[in-house]
Amino acid sequence: MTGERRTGTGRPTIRDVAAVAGVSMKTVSRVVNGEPGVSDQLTLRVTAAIEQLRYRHNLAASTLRRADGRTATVGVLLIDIGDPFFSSVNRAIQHVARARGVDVLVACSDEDPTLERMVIQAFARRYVDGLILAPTGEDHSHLTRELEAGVPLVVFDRPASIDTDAVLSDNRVAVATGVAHLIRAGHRRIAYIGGDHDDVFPVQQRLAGYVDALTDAGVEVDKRLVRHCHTPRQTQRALETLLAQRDPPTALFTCTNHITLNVIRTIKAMGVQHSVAVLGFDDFPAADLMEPPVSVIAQDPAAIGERAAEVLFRRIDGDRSPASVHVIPTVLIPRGSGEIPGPVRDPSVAVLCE
Amino acid sequence: MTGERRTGTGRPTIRDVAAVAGVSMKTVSRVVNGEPGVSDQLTLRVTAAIEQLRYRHNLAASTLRRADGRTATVGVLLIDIGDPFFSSVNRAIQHVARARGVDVLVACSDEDPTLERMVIQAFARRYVDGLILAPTGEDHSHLTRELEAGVPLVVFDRPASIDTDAVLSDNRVAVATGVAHLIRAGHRRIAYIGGDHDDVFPVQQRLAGYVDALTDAGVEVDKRLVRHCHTPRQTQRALETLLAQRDPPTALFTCTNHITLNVIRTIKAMGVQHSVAVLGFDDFPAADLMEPPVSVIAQDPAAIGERAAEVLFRRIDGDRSPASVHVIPTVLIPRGSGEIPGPVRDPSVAVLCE
DNA sequence: CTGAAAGCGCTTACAG
DNA sequence: CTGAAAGCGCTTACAG
Repeated sequence: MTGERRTGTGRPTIRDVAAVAGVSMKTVSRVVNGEPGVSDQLTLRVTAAIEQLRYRHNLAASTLRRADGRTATVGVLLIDIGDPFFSSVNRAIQHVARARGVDVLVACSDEDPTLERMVIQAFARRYVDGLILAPTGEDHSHLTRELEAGVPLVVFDRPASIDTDAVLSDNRVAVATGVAHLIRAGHRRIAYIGGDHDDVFPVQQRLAGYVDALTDAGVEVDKRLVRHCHTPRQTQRALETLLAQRDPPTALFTCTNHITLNVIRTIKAMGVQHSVAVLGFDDFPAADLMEPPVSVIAQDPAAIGERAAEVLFRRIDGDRSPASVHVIPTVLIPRGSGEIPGPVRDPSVAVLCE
Repeated sequence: MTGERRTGTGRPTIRDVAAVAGVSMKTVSRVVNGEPGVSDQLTLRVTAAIEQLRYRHNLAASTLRRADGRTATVGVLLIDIGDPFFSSVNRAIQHVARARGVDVLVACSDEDPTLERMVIQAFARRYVDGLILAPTGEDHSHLTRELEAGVPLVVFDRPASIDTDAVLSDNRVAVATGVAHLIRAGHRRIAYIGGDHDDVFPVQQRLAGYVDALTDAGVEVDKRLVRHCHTPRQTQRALETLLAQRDPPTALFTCTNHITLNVIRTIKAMGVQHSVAVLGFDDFPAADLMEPPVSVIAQDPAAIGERAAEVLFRRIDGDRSPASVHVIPTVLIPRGSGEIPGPVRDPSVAVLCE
C-alpha cells in the first residue's frame, strides 16, 4: 500500500519510482543508466524505491527513445541447431555476445528458404543490431534489404549471393587435400558418398575437391563411384553394390558427419571396416574410439563462430570497409581408417601429389 | 526524393508511410496489423507506400503501446549450448516457439549461478513473455521475482528451489534400473565413475540410484568403487587403480556422456573393453558403432524440450493451475557393453531384482 | 546537481 | 470505413 501508480501492464515504471523516491523521472533515469552527477542522497532514495517497487527497466522503451536506436540484440540463424557443427558455432557466438552484454535471438531454418525469410523478417521487426546466418537456397537478394537498412550481416558456412562478410571453410581445398591423402596411401578407386542437400554450396565444393584431387593425380573420375544416399538402407544398398562390382572402391570419402556414421555402420555390418579406407568430413566426438579410429577432415566451428561474431561487432561499431571473406583453416586428422593402404605402390604418384 | 520525413534512427515510420499514402497513421496501423475494415483502395495505397519506403514495423514500439504488453519473445537459458543434450532440448523448444510465431532468446550459464542471474536480468529487461531454464546452483530465490512479476517460468533437467513447473528425467530410477540390469548380468563389483559437477541435482540422483540398486540387491556399497574423474588422465589412473586392486570391479557405470567416452578410451587402451561391462548415462550418436557397442540409459531431450515449451505456452496463455512436475521417461538401450556377463550366476538375485 | 516538457513509433479509445 | 488526440515507458534537449 505504498500508493504508487501502476500504468499499462501493471508493472512499475520510472514514473512510479520517481513518485516513491520523491524525485523527477529524469533523476531515476540517470540512476538506472549509471549516469554521473546524481547526489548520493538521491541515488540512495532512488535505489530504495527501485528495490521496494521491484522496478524493472524497460529496455524496449529505452531503445525507442535513444538516439542510436541500438537494441543490444543480434539475430543468429542456423540451419539446424541440433547439429554439432552449428551448435558449436552458436556457442562461440554466444560467448562473444555475452562479453559485450548483447543478447542473442536464435532460430533455425531447417534448410528452408521460406522459413529463413520469415525469421529474417521477424528479426528485422525487432530491429536487431546485426545478423549472423548460414544462408539457405540460391537467392539471397531479400538480405540486401537488411544491408540497405543498415543492418550488418555476416554469413557463415556458405557464401551468399550478395556482397557481405562471410566466414567459411575452404571445403574444396580441404577435401582435395583429404582425397590426395587417400591417393598417396595407394588408393585409385575412391568412392564419394554424399547425402541430403548435396546441392548446397559447401557440399558441392566437397564434390569439386574430390574431382580436383583425382584429376590432379591423373586418376579417372568414375561417376559410378559418386553416390548419394539419403537413408541408412540406401547407404547399405549403395555400398553393397559398390563393393560387389568388378572394380570396387578401396577407399570411401564420406561427405558429412551423418553419412560417415551410416557408412561405418554398413561396412562394419559387412565386416570390411579394416580393409576399406574411410575418410569423413567433419569431426565427431567418438571418432577416435571406432574400430579402426576414423580419420576426418575437421572444420573449426568454434573459430568460425568467434570470427563471425567479431566481424559482426566490428561492423556494428562502425566498420565500413569493403565486405571480406574469412577462410577458417580445416585440418586433416589421420586416425587410422584413412590410412588403410590401397593397392597401388607407385612412388611417382607420391611425387604427383606432392 | 519522395519527400518523406525520416525521424529518429532515419528509418521510415508509420507517419512516413501515412504521409506518402495520404492516409492517417491509424489506417497504416490497421493495414500493418491485418485489422479488418480498410477499403481496398486505401489498403493498396498503404501497401504501395510501405513497399516504396521499405517500411519495417517496429515491434518494440508496438509492444510498448499494446494493452497486453506481450513481446512474443521467450528466453531460454541452457547450461551448455554445445552439449548434445541441451542442443536437442533447444531444438525442440525452437520448433514449438516458431510454430507460435514467438522468437527465442538463447543464452548459456556454463554452470555459473552469477551468470545465470545476469542473463535472467537481461531477459527481464526485455520483458520476455516466459522463461525456460536449466537452473544452476542451490539458491533459486532470485527467480521468485520473475514469478511474482507474472513471468511464467519452466525449469528442466533440474528442479528449482522455488515453486514452478519442472520437466525432468527421473535420474535416480533410471540409474537404479540400469545398475540392476548389471547386477542381473552377474555383476556385484560395480564401479560408479562420476566427473565434474557431481554436486548438481541430477548427478547426485544418479549416485543415489546406483546406491539404491546395490542396496535393493543386498550388495554392499564399496566407497572405493565410487570415483570422480575430471580429466582423461584422472580417468586413466582411476581405472588402472581400480582394475589392479585385489577385488576389482567387473562393471562400470559412467555418469555422463563425456565420462563414458573417457572411460571407453581408457579401457580400450588397456585392452579390457570386452571383459569389463560398461553402462553409460545419456546416449550419443556413435554408441552403436563402438567395439563393443555401448549400452546406455538414454534421456529424451526432444520430449523434454517440447514439453517444457508446451507447459510454458500454456502458462503464457493464462493457465493458473498449481505448478507441476513432468517426468519424461528414460530408456535403457542394451547394445552389448552393458550385457557383458559378470562372475555371479545366482538365479536368486534375478528374483531379487525383479 | 536536478527537473519540466517534448517526443521516440506505435496503438488505444474515441468520434465521426 | 477513417482519423485526430492521447499516451505506452523511456530519453533528449534544454533550462535552471
